[in-house]
Amino acid sequence: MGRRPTISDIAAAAGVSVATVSKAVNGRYGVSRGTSEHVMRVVAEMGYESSLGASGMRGTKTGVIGVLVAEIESFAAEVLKGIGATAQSSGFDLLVYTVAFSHEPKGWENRSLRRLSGSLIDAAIMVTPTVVAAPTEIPLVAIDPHVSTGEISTVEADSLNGAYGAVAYLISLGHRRIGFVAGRPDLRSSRARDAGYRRALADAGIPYDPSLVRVGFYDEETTRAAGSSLLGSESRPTAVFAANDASAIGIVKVARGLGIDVPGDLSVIGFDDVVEASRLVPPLTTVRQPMRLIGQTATELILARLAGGDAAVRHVELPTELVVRATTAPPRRK
Amino acid sequence: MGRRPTISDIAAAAGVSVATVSKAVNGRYGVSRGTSEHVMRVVAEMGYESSLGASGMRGTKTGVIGVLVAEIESFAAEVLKGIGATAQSSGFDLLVYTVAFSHEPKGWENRSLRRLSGSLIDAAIMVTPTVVAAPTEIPLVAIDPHVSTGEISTVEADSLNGAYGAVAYLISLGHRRIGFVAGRPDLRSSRARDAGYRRALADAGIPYDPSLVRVGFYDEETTRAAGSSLLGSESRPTAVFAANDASAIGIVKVARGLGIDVPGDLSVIGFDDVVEASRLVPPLTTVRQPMRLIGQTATELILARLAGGDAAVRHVELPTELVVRATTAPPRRK
DNA sequence: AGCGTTTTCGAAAACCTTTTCCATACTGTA
DNA sequence: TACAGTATGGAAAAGGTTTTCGAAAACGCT
Repeated sequence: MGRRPTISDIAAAAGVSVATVSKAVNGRYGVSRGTSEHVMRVVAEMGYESSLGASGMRGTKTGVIGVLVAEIESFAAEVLKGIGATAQSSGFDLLVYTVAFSHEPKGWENRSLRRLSGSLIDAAIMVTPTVVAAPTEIPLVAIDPHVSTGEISTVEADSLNGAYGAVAYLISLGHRRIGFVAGRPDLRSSRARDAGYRRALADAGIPYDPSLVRVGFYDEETTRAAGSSLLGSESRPTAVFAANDASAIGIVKVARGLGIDVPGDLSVIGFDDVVEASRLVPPLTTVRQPMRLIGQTATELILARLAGGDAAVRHVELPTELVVRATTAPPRRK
Repeated sequence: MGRRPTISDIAAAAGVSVATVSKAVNGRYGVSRGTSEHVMRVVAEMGYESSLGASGMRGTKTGVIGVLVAEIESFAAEVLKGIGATAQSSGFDLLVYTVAFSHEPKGWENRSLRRLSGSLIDAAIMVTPTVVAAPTEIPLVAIDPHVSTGEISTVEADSLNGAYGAVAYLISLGHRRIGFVAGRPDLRSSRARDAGYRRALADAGIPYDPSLVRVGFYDEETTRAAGSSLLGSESRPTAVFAANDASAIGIVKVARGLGIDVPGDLSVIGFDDVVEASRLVPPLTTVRQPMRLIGQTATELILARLAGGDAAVRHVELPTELVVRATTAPPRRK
């Protein structure tokens, strides 16, 4: 009795064919008013809902937008809120898919894309894809994209100017020896933050010093390993710009371990403004990405494409905002 | 050329039958080592991945855990992080589903459950269901459940003691007139917080005063409407315990509108500790729910059930923690 | 009443995959 | 060499749905 009713069950109960049930449920042409109402009554009574898997197979649209994400962490979760809110009022259901062991086999996004597309989803939003996506039949938008993502639409924060602003702020506080913890080199955002760092230094006439730069891969643990060599040396920087908050938090923890006072002896700025940033003690100064808005924008792009409108490939960059909290201060006088 | 390859394409390219491809891909018995390797080579080359919709239909397990959520807001997003992290290492893929217009037709969880179950997912976690779930074939766990959810497993915070602690803290600060903004009466958590409020008052010998109680339905806007009548009156409380952070934030905003100083003239405590709580000015004192842990626990319950183990219905309550920030203070002396 | 047109409904194909036999091709043994 | 037994591969059915197309019924008109 616990069995989910199928369309055949409804057809039998209503005394019509399965074809008629299908047409009634989907509001297709070719069913009389009376029959349709009768069928719908039975549907409501038995609690029937068409199986997404089965209906998707018959080739048509499903009314579902897919979101492919490697891992539900702070950034992705915040973006999801924006996507969810926008999709919710659009009449599309939302299907967020995460594949197990997304680290191992390179190409989780293509794998899950193939698993879902064609059957289950009408379009897909990929959050932080790791490889360039294969061409697909369905509309695609990438958030925080891979460097080589040229042929599909993308939405991301204006990392270049965000980074520039962060470093310029440090300079305005009086810092001259400013370190940088870079992100994942395969992501466009990472490259742009690197470029912003260099440009801000250049504009202030400060020479670029490779000994002040480490690669943290956007990861706290990795950054901690790399960070000790940066902060352990005699000629350590008086301020560090980290390419994301996770790295910044890593740096703050390394500093704490070494007895370096933040922000007294070392200023730190992150990027993202994830939840953890404002809960760090002291609260982290950072460059806020409009994560909700990023999700919203990506969804709007997808909806426009689904509505049939322009199919042009777009690259949207959204402005960032410097949030000054308590990990930044002027350098200590010698 | 952009077409996703199907199993027939692989079969044709490899020169074998579709049955053989299926067996090779799924590691079934009955394919020689050599053939299997050959097929897998073609699979890798053409980038084949079986369609989730189609494979699910043939009755067996899909290796996917479903998560049904009404709306991706702060609480749900945080829970999702816990679910995602736990599922990720278990070998199960994760499919989070949100239905459009989840407000309107009561019963979104049953609708989406029927849409996904049987075909696409092996088990489901429901976040804040609004109605009692229909019995299903697949294992089910509810997070922050409906009051009438008796027959299925549930995971939630220990709302009773959490609320008790919050109110007891206000009393310890010297408050006697303590208001309460209740949550959604259809949720078990809401009832428990109500009970905790009453018990704390009773234990301190303070009589329960209905004129100090409003219903905010866990919603900021609703609370603002209800809150003005609570704070507008002459005999307003000196402190308010709100059943969740959204309500608490609503109260703080109402107070600000009325020129009531928080925490000088009014102390406020929320419940949840969502992101917005720590970013409010002044930062909100609140009862933290272990949202990640709730998600993790629910997932572990599901995994145990899927592993064949105990099928008993469990009700897990996880401890909360009072986080004192800046919206609470002793009452002002008259 | 007769004819053409339009509605209404149902049978069957198609979608992609897995599984259950069944037939064949091997292997080893007497 | 013949035989039984095993290993291998394929044909076909099933699973739930939508769509196409054809047939029958109802309708409108002269």
